[in-house]
Amino acid sequence: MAERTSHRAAPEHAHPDEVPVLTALAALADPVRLRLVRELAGSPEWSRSCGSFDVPVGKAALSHHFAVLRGAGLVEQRDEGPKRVNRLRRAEFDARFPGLLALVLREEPTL
Amino acid sequence: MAERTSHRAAPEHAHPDEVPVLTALAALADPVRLRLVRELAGSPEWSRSCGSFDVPVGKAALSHHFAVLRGAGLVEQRDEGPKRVNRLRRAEFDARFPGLLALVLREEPTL
DNA sequence: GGGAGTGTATGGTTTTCATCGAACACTCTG
DNA sequence: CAGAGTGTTCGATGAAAACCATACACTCCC
Repeated sequence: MAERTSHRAAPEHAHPDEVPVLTALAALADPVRLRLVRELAGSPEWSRSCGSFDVPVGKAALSHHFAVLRGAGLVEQRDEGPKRVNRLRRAEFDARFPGLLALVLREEPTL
Repeated sequence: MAERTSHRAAPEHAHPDEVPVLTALAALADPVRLRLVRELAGSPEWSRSCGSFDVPVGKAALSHHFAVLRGAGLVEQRDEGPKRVNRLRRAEFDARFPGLLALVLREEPTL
């Protein structure tokens, strides 16, 4: 049967349109996640796997943070071989919360 | 000596320009504080005392929330008789974080 | 199929934060 | 000056969230 290439459970995504403001703000109000979003914004889409980010937390915590970002409609993930690659949902998120992404991205990275 | 009319310690304010993004986001990522900001935005400046807000918390918690809002450069307070009246720092905050205030204000109040 | 690489799930610890009750400080009014 | 009204401070409590170590699931390559 020519099905999907992956037998792994697809990660649950929330579309920005269904995301409450509080959720979006809470997702961004964390140093680690803010760092992830910024680093992701500086990379081409689907180019970064979860483990490729320079954050001072273990794998488990990292996985949790990505779940929060998915739940806030900030990132999209896709399985690519053994890795799970990421994309920042610029357009969709910006349509829902205009300017918010630009706001956190144009900030001093030294924080 | 024609000094100040109040012998009370003036509340410590942070100017939006010295506020990190994380602090601003964290301040807004709370249901009670979000409510305070929204309600304040719908009232004339200096017209609302701290106790005049319809939030389901006691005095102590309320006082704490206002301290957080001050620390994020979101509200300014002034002593007026026995009361402490508030003002939303629209212009200053918007200059520092363009669009953020508009974002949380134009949202569904039912949250 | 075995093993390395990658991410998730689980269980438990620690930290952070919102909250409350009570005590205190200040202002005005009677 | 006594008392009511308003807001802050303090200490303690409870809930939420971040974190880690371990164990597990899946994919690829030898």
